[in-house]
Amino acid sequence: MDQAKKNRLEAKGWKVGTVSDFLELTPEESILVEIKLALSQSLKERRQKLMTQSDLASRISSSQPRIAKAENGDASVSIELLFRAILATGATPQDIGEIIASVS
Amino acid sequence: MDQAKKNRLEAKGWKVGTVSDFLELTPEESILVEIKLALSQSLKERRQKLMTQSDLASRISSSQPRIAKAENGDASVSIELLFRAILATGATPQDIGEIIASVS
DNA sequence: CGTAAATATATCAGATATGATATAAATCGA
DNA sequence: TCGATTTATATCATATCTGATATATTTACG
Repeated sequence: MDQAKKNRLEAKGWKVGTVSDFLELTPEESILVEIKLALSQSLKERRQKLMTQSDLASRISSSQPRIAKAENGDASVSIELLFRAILATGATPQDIGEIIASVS
Repeated sequence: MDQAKKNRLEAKGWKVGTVSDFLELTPEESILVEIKLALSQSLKERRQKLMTQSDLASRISSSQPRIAKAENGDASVSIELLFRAILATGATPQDIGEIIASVS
């Protein structure tokens, strides 16, 4: 993984390699991160067409700041919350399946 | 939702309706539950062809009991863990996408 | 049968994710 | 440019999920 990408991920709270730069993510860990980022991006795109972050937050009993984090690929956001948010934009399981299938 | 299905879900820790039987799951909540159950089932099928629960557990630094719960659709298991486990069976994002797209 | 391997259930302390709140920063019209 | 709306960041107490451990139960098979 190049340094630029690593920096981008680490800014969002991802632990890309611990203890200096020797450890890398395993392939599976990478895929998981990429899936989350793909979900984030898709959430942002879908939500922007329909409503504000606050609107979406109240629909799923969450908070505007949490939606902001979800859309920015913050590491503290679970796939769970990403799914709930995306579903609240009207996405179907098929839609989510496609987002995930598009990874890697 | 019929009583039999409700009982099945509640046995696994899902809160299907609170305060007596008046509250139902919203469509989105239902989809989320169904996605998790689909992932559980798929995990079980894939893992059984390849290894024991203990084997899989050690591959993802988890524990055999947690894999058991994951495969049984226990409500305490996150989508996160389900993904990690399924990926450890060699599943690709495409595979996971298909599992999710097959829901509903 | 018996017994060993695999799976399921129970419990728990620690880690992580949560919504809430406050507020800063950015964006957008008038 | 300015005020208002939207989005981002920071902090925090609580809830949820975690792996670990112990152990019960089931399954496979001699």
